Amino acid sequence: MTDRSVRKSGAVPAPAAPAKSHAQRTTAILDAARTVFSRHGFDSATIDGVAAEAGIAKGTVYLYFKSKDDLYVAALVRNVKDLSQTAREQMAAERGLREKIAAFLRVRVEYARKHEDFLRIYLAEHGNMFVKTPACKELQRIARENLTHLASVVEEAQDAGEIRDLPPHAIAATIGDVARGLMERRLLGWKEFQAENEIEFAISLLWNGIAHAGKARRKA
Amino acid sequence: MTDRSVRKSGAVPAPAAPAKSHAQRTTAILDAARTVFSRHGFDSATIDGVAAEAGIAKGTVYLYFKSKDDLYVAALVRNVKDLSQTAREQMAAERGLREKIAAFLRVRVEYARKHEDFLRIYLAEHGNMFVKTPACKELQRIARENLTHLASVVEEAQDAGEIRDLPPHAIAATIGDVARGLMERRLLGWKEFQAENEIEFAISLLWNGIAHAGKARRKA
Amino acid sequence: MTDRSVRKSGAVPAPAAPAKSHAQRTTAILDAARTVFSRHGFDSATIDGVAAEAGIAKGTVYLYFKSKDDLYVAALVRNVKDLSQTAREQMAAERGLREKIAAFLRVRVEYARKHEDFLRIYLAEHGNMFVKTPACKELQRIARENLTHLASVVEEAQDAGEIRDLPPHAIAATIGDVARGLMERRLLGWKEFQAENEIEFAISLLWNGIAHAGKARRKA
Amino acid sequence: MTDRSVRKSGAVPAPAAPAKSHAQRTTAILDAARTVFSRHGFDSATIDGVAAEAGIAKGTVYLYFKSKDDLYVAALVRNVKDLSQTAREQMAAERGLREKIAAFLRVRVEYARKHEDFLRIYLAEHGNMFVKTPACKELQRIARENLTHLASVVEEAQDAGEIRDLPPHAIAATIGDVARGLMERRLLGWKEFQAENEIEFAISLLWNGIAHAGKARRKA
DNA sequence: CATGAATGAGGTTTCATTCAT
DNA sequence: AATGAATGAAACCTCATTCAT
Repeated sequence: MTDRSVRKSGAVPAPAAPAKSHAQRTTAILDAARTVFSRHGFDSATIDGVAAEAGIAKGTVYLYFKSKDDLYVAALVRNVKDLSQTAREQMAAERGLREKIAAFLRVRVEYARKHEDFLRIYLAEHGNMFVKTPACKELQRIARENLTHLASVVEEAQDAGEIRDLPPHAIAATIGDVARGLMERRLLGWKEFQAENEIEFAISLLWNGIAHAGKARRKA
Repeated sequence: MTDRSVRKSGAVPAPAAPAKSHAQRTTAILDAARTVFSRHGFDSATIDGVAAEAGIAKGTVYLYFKSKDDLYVAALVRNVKDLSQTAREQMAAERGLREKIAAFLRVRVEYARKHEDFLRIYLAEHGNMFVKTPACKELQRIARENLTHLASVVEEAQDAGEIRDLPPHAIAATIGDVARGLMERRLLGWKEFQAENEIEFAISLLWNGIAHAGKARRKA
Repeated sequence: MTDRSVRKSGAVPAPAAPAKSHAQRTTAILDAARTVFSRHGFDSATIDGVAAEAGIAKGTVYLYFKSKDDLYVAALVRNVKDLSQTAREQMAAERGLREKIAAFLRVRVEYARKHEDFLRIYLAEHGNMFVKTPACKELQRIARENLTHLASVVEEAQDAGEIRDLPPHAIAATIGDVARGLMERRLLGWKEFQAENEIEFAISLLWNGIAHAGKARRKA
Repeated sequence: MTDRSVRKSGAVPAPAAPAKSHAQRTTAILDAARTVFSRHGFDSATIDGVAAEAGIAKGTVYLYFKSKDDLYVAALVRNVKDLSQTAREQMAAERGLREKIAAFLRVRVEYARKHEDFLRIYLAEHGNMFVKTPACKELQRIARENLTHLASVVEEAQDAGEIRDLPPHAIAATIGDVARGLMERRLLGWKEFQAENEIEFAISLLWNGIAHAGKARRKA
């Protein structure tokens, strides 16, 4: 009718994608995000890249996630929670601190194998904690909570006289360090720095490190 | 820096900063880079920011460094080499593996205290190893070399019968993990996860972990 | 509107709004459009916003209006025509130019009170006439026609010797200016610039301005 | 040296423009902005368009103005202040309210002729006051201040017995309305609604409207 | 008829890098 | 050698419009 012709806007939309459920789309985008972020890192990754990886249009991503940050955090948190949950369950299923620690390590190393992409962004985010406002306070909270939980497990064992009298939180932190090291070496493929059986090696070293002198080698 | 209000008239004679040698300038820029990169991370840091921090003009930075990447790597490598060198010297000065490991840890924790900015970018870069073409193969090379050196030290001790028969490279890697953990906790200020005397705690745990059953507590 | 939480299962039977006729829907959308456009202006207003305000889906808007422009113009024209029509009727009902002008002003000020949202977009569009291809030639046509009609009324009075010999079109335009000013001040709430009885004030000023010297204060 | 190859960033910059002083550049950009904004309106105008009009690169605009908003306001305020200033001076130079009002009108109509582009965005911004958070509180402040000043001039004349006892602020507002109307008609080229001598017409109408019955036609 | 998920053009803004002075 | 104005590629995000259901 009238024109208001200056408007340069839209047009040419919507060949329409093969419909998927909301949940499926969300998952597909998160998977794509994990892949792309793990390939380039947060800053260098592009939403276009994620969209392409997911086989959808750029705008569609924004129907599911408010912002690039939001997407990043979601991609990260999904697996972090899963990992934490699994680890706690496996630990709870074991009797004795040694076995619980072994479970802690085992779950993480397993996860590192099965979710390499996740691991990459997880480790990157961990390192970035020190140089920028964390993309994700949530993540730090979870990490800390995991260590706290591990510390409480250690403390119980200590009360039961299973191990030497060392500060449980520091022990937990060290176990965390070692676990991370195992995951990293897997990712890097630094074969010479991986023991034949990495978990056995780590648990043995840790256990001897914290056990009572006499009991230390019972199982070693 | 120079007066922005004197816009109109061209070329104020220039207050002329006390002339500096090429090396001094280079150092000043590297220091500024370290500060700025550690504050924002690589991507978010700007060359403008580095120049401002160094008190020079943006263009000048490019007279000393080819690109932003170049500058980043240079800022990183300088301290990494310094740290590695110091650690080796301190270890060489000690007799006995236990003391050498203690030296390894001590130097790193010391460095963490004295060069917090460096530590931040170092840890960040470490994490970014997993998500992008390494900013710096050089860095990885050095890290690997350090572990290899530590492994050789461990191996000698093993040959001398000082410790149990565990894979020396894996031991070295674990010591590295623990050292990094100590540095990180310092930076984060997670007090509850830091032992009273963190180095004593770590060396004790590690040593018991790797020593012979009988000898383990000789010095503990 | 509908429940967003029931995402998984397809097609909830639909609560079905009380069916509306095409005309009713159209009106509802136009009302919503007026509200939304008046809140944000044309460019910043969104079709989503209009749909939400109307309580319907975005796509539905396009069943009733070809485009955003189309909708905007329709929302505007509806009230403009109404206002013009009312004004002419009220003027026709009066005897004497002074009373006809008073009616012209009165209708507009009334309308400003009753249809604030419309007034906002009307005034905005008026201003935008000068900076873009008119959203609506139609609108300009109507505005011009209104002035032309007013001018003819003035001319008749002039022929009848009611007022001085001044160019009737210019008089009409000036009356239009004053009317717009009254409406604007109402909207802005600039109390100090509004006379106690704004219409009396304006008609008095205008009438003295155009009346014969002798007759001017007859009714003032 | 190293690569960090993912970085897609810069390159290909700076053919360098024929150097200009800061002030010259600023003026050139403001002129370009005025032209472009007056052609498309704020929202539809693009920074690219402004840059092209100014014959510079897009990024350069941002060296001189913080944002699109900033640029718009600057382009507007520059002339608004100029206009206000000129008007006050011309009014101050006249004796008698009638002449002062004539000066007020004259300066505006002159400005409308000489700065058509400015006038377009000014009128547009005026209209947009009603539909969005004003791009420029500053502008409203100035507009109001101008009216207040005019009102004080009117009041003085009133105290001196020059005119009838009508609310001075309302008179000032009405004079403003009429002035704006004159400017608008000039821009639109609605010849039939412009009196032969528009200013004489307007001042005559206004003066008769506000003057004492007897004195009104002294000069008419 | 109604819906709303999907699309992708397009705009603003940032910043590494260059080069004339 | 030093400067810093200028450049323009590139990224995030929005939203009018379409169309399969």
